Amino acid sequence: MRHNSVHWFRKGLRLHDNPALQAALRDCAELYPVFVLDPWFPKNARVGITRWRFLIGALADLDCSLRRLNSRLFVVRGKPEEVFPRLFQKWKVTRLTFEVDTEPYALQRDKNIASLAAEHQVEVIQEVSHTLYDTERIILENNGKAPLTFKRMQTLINTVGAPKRPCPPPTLQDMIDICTPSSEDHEEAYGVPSLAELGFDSLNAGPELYPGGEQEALRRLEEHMSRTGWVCAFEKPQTSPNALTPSTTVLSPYLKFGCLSARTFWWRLDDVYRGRKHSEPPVSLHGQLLWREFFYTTSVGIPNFDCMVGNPVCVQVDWETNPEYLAAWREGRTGFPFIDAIMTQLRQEGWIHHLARHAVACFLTRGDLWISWEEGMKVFEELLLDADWALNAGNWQWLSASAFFQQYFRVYSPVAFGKKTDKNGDYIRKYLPILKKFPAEYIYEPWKSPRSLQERAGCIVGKDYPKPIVEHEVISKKNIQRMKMAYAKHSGSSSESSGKSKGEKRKVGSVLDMLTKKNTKLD
DNA sequence: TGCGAAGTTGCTACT
DNA sequence: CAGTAGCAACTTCGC
Repeated sequence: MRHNSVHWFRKGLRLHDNPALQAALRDCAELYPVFVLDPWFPKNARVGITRWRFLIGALADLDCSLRRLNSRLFVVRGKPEEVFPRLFQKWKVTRLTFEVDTEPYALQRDKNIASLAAEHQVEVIQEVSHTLYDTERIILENNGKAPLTFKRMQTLINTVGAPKRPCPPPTLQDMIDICTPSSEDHEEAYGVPSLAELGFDSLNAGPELYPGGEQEALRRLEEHMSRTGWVCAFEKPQTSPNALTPSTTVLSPYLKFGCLSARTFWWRLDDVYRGRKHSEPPVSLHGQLLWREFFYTTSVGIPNFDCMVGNPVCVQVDWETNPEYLAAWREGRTGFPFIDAIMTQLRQEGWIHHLARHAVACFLTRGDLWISWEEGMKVFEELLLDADWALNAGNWQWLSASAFFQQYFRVYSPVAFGKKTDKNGDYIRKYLPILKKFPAEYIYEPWKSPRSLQERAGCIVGKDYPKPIVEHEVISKKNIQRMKMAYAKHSGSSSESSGKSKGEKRKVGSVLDMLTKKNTKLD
């Protein structure tokens, strides 16, 4: 029997290492590569203009690569639950393939689509290729619980072994008996959307420093992998959060959308490392992929992962609601140039260094403003090109010392931290040109400069640039004490009822969950 | 069960 | 200038 296959692209916007796409090609007569422009995302997921632009670029690139295989991408507008039954009939579909997506919305959506497919006698094939491992496998290996430390994650991975090798992209040879029927009106009916169609004015977007797409991802990967010395010496804490050009690879947006396969990255690194002395996890580039894996795994194994309430590993903190502080933070007008420069780079370019994220996250939450990490997570979700549900929620919990990380007395200084790698404040001068003329002595704390100097610099603090909204030295000490109280309550309440509740509950929740999930796979 | 060791990535003052 | 103690003291892991 020869199939009419739909391959559904969601993440995994690539041809390389795409086992679900390969499955679509087996015994295939007609291939329909589909991306569904699901109205749920503009409505519920906070997606800002730069990430829409990235997605559009990735889709255009995908269509381009598919054309080289005598195929096309079909971008279909509508809810998946309404789109697919229509397509199944129209194209006489017998097989649907897609990559496993572990985010909550995706899990529910894919379950719905799998049962719709069954109703239409459409075979469904799902493959794991967004992560290095099947996250459920890792959790089972840990007795049904999510690992809570990186060390534990490493131990689990050592028992499971190296990740699978990536599979090659389809070739023209593979496509020899396969066709993609497309009509004259393909562009109108199934074309890649424009920013205007999505309701954005491209004039409002900053410079496109990181264009979306698989080709750009692979080019960027090779550009970095050719620097073998740099790759082997890479230690994340030694890279600079405030370099004028990124000190790390900026492959994260490409991993987020699956323009680049994590396994391809892993094994390409393995090539570079082979026979050479190299850094090790957690600081190495392999380590960075394992951090991604760690948070994907915890996000699957821990209920209510993206909120404080109902999240069993999250310390319950009496965060304050303060719209003025929150707005000042997100708009880069806290009066701390280092913080404001980072938030400006984030808004304009969609990417900031990991340690810059640490600095602003600590500042918003336990360090200074005492605002919930959930608020920060939402802002990052909107503005980051690489905003990834699991990593975003996990890292916000980490930085706010709500989970995974407990040394809340280690507080990032909004003044001192940046100075370590940028004494002259060139990064601040780049993103906050109003402060350009301040001498290095005052660039991190312009409010301390004499009035005459401010006049000479053409920037009066309190008028042209805000005064600091909090007194860091005082407030951070007070906040450490507040964290201490939150922790006292947390360990009190969790040990009180922990006889069986804490660990056991999670075990039941995740193991049963995943067994039922396994049964819904129709392969 | 209990205890010691360790934990992606703090800051300051001092040698 | 690099390295380290002191700061105050958390939780989780693993023996």
